Amino acid sequence: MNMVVGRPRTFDIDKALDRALMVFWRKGYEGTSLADLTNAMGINRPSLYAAFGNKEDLFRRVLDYYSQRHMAFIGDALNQPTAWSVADHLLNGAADMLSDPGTPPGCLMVQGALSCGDNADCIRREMITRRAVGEAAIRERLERARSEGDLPANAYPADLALYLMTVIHGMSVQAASGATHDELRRIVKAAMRSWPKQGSVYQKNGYR
Amino acid sequence: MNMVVGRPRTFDIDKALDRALMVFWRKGYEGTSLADLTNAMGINRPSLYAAFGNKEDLFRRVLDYYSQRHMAFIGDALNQPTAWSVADHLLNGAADMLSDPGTPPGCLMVQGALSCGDNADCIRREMITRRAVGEAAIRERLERARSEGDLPANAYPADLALYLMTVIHGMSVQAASGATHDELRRIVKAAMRSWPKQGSVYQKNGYR
DNA sequence: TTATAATTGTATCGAGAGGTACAAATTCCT
DNA sequence: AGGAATTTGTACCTCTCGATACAATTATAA
Repeated sequence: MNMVVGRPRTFDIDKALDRALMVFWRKGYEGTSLADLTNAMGINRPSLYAAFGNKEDLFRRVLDYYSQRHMAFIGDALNQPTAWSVADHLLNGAADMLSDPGTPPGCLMVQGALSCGDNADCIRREMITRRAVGEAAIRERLERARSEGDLPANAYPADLALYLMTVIHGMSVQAASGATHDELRRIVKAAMRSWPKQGSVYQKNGYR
Repeated sequence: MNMVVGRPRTFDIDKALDRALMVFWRKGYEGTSLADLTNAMGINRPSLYAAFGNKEDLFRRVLDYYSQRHMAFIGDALNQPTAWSVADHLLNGAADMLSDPGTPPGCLMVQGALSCGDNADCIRREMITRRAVGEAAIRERLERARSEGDLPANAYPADLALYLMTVIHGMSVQAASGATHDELRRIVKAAMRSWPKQGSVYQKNGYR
């Protein structure tokens, strides 16, 4: 008993979303044309519009998909027991993701629409908001850490969260510019020097 | 005695370049249309093409203009006497420039074309090269510093230069996202914590 | 005065952008 | 079998893109 009447869809929604993600990731929102999308997704234009709405709607769906599939390391990092480990997992997780050979280099949430024309400006602001949400989550985690005595009293969670996000954004630009995974790891090492605590499981265990 | 025959130009080249810069800076290479440019520059299309070539040529001219007028702080920083002062001036100079209220927020060299369609890809690569040139200049300055005993032997100039550029790129993204000058200064303060030396004239003198 | 050389403004070009109308095709429900 | 409902593919729409043709205009040089 099929709940849906009418001719069934001949393509897989998630597979199509994944293809769309890869194109948006490489070319950005403005740089991606409808022809790019339909070619990569293997469907024609009316099917795309019927399934996802217009280009802007599709991009937001892609952003959600991207957050679930490629930014899960943030949630993992926030679940780490100590503030130091949170920062360490955050930066190393970002380094791994940004230079994953199976995906385009860099971060869609940064290079998707950093600056753009008037048409795409709402997309640009949307991603600013989403980045701010991520930063707020980090800040709240670090505030909890300080209340637990896990951070010194002279360490300000808001400043540390801002700093962490800045390093991640900087690494995104570097990755988009062709930086290797090893270079990103060196950046993480330099950045973690300023963290108010010592010792990294990544260094100790030879992680990755 | 005029050296040039023919009808004289009725607009100022540098003023037009400055107007073009502001548009490219806000909207990026792809997000800027010829109509945007001619409107902002106060000239019509054939005048633009006669004076600057096509859109791509104009953008390269704008990049040169931008480097001279808005990235001079890098040269100043590299002329500082100590490695620590170089880094300090570099980051604080970037913070000032990126949040200058007289110009669009962020850095044209980053957000001009971080990711884009096929048409603009050569522009994207051009800016990757220019950023790499800047990083190389910093690295060479730090290598000199180490040879002068100005940096500890376990400090690697290549890693430090990469780290500095990454923080600057990250601040560029933050500025483009609406970060204030004060926030950027806090980022600099956090980033300088990891530098292998102490004491900042910015902090001591209450610079800016 | 005439020829030459450059700029300016209008009007337009072909190509590609995002988005849709519409009929054929394929399924479920009665 | 015969609708009702949905997807698919082709063809097309309007709009904007970057780029130019061309004549009128304004200067210098002979």
